[in-house]
Amino acid sequence: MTTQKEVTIYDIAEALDLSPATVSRGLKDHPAIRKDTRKRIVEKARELGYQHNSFASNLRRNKTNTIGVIVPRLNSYFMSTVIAGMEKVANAGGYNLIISQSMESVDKEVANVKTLFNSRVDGFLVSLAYDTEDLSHFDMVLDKNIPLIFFDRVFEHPKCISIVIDNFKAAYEVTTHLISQGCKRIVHISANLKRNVYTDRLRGYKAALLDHNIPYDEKLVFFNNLSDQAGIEVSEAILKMEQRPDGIFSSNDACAVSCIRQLKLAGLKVPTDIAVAGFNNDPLSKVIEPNLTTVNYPGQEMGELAASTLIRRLDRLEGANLNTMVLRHDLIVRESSLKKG
Amino acid sequence: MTTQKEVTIYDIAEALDLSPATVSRGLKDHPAIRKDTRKRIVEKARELGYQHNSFASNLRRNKTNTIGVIVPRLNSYFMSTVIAGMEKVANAGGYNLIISQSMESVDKEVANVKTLFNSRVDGFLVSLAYDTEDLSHFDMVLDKNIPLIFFDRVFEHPKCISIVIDNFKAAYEVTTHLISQGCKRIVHISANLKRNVYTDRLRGYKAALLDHNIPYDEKLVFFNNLSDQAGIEVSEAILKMEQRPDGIFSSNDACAVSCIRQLKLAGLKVPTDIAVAGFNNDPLSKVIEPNLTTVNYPGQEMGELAASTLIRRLDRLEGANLNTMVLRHDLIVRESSLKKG
DNA sequence: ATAAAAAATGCAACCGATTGCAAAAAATAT
DNA sequence: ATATTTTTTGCAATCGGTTGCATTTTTTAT
Repeated sequence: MTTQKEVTIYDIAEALDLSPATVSRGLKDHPAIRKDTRKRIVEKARELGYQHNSFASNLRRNKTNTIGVIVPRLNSYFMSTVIAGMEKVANAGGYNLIISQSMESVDKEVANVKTLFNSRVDGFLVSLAYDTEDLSHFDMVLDKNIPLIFFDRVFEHPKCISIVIDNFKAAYEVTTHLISQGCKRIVHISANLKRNVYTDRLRGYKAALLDHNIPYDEKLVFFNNLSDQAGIEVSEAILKMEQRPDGIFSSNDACAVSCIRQLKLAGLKVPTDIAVAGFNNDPLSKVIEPNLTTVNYPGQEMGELAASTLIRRLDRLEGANLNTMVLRHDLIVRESSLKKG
Repeated sequence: MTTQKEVTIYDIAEALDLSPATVSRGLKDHPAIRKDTRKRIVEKARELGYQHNSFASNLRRNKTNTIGVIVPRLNSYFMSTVIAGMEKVANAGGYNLIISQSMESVDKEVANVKTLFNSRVDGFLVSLAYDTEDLSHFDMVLDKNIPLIFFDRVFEHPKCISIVIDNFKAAYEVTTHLISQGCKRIVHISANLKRNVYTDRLRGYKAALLDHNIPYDEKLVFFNNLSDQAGIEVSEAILKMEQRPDGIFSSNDACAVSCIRQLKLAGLKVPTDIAVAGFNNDPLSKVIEPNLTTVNYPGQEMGELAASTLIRRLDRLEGANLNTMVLRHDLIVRESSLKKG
């Protein structure tokens, strides 16, 4: 059973006694082709089982119709909804996605950029790894003017578009909410400040404290990788504090959930003894008891927006001067932070 | 700022006064090239900033070095670990992954197959959608002898390899465990029986009952999509039963978790009144109270195995007669099912 | 030194779609 | 009927790496 030969435009041309050029044009609504000729071409193509060969096309046009995606990890609810959104838009626009994970490491991120660059993707959609310091590994991409869009974990760059939510405002809202519930000593669990999402949330936290005349105490701010384990460690630290905090604002849900579990094990009551809020609206937040107050933001839409913005640029329609796009978010209040009513 | 022209093997050939053929061979350890010639070629390539052009190569070799992946959804912990495993192996072997989601719908799955087929992926890794009835949409793939490997949700086909765990045995173990804890009326939550994972688990459930002289009662078996909502509905049905079940074995964790929550709301004690077990070892299982008894199976390894098996076939090394590969699983017993000590 | 065998390199024809420009065909004007 | 314009179609080069086969160079044998 050998692989039968492919049907090419030459076969169609021969069958119809036309030139390959005409067939090529006929196959994609070129204006200089008679309607009935086009119809004959399309029909014959179908009849012969013609399948467009994108390598040949790519080679000639120097375009792959492929988008390279780099994310820290796929295995969060948020990220998978982002990808779902990208996929939807990309498919509709005739693009394929090549997705790779940096596993939160710059080194892997650098390798991924190289791989995708060598695969000649037409554009990049990137959410940065935990410890990426600068954008030098994207130089080869930017030097060739390949469009690069950051989402969620972004990095300011004159040539790149950023798609984010207002992390400052969201964090401000969360903190204000905790304060409104009577919290006076609020722990904030943050992560690498190289990442906008964490600096902005920290800023929002500080601003809210300031606006409510609560002194900022740096001993209440923890920096870690927001993992389950980190949550356990923070909880232990909290339990050892002389003056016990009465609120926790974690930069993600996984860590918040881990804190709740650990604090409950130690006999504390959430939210009575200590109120807790997270970030991301992960499905976990609805399973933990008490259900977790958190910030929801639209992964699917962020993915769709990132992909459609990139595709518009690729198709030369627009986008040269665009800089930042900000999506809406919502504070979702659940029992974990409700000390009153 | 125009895109500067690419460096090609012709440029290298000219610079070294060699033929493009020699350069092409030198660039990829062809045995018929002198080591020092190869070294000169590689050095000059680096010096000129040469970048391999895979279209040209693809076109000539009729190979894309790309693997098409179709999964029901990305947004489960299991699936993202599978993908992570595939990505690791694929990258190491010089392949790219194009990932698409069927969103549990045949129609989308059919569309995805077409898209990937047209992108000329070298092989397929597929986990079937919820309602896929048959494999006819893969005919074009199989007719061209493009390798197709199913994982997790598989379908028997003479030309395809399947990678699975022993769902029958795992379900048998879960059920036996529940029985050993004193359960006599065990509900089983199943899903579309077109999917092997669900039929096999149902069979395992039945076999365990039989082996322990517990009559099979079809009123205790529910069929749904294993969603949160489904869990709520099952719980309500359970609460209405005259003779209340004392155990639940759900085919996934999400649904099991949802059941626990709902049953607790209704005042039942888990596991005292009713023991619960799930399947998949999702992170949720460690958050729900009581922690959920479940079956762990290695997503990462399943992904790695699927990818490496496919790549071995693509590289013509082997695999023509392979049919099924079975991975190990573990029963993880947690509090949700421990009625005794 | 010469012949034979082995190793290294080059030639040139691919792979299949695209596209600028020329040529042919059809439509319109003179 | 001829010239001019407008539509259609075709020619042929191009994209850049690959590979079977021929040729040249080097090594080994005689």
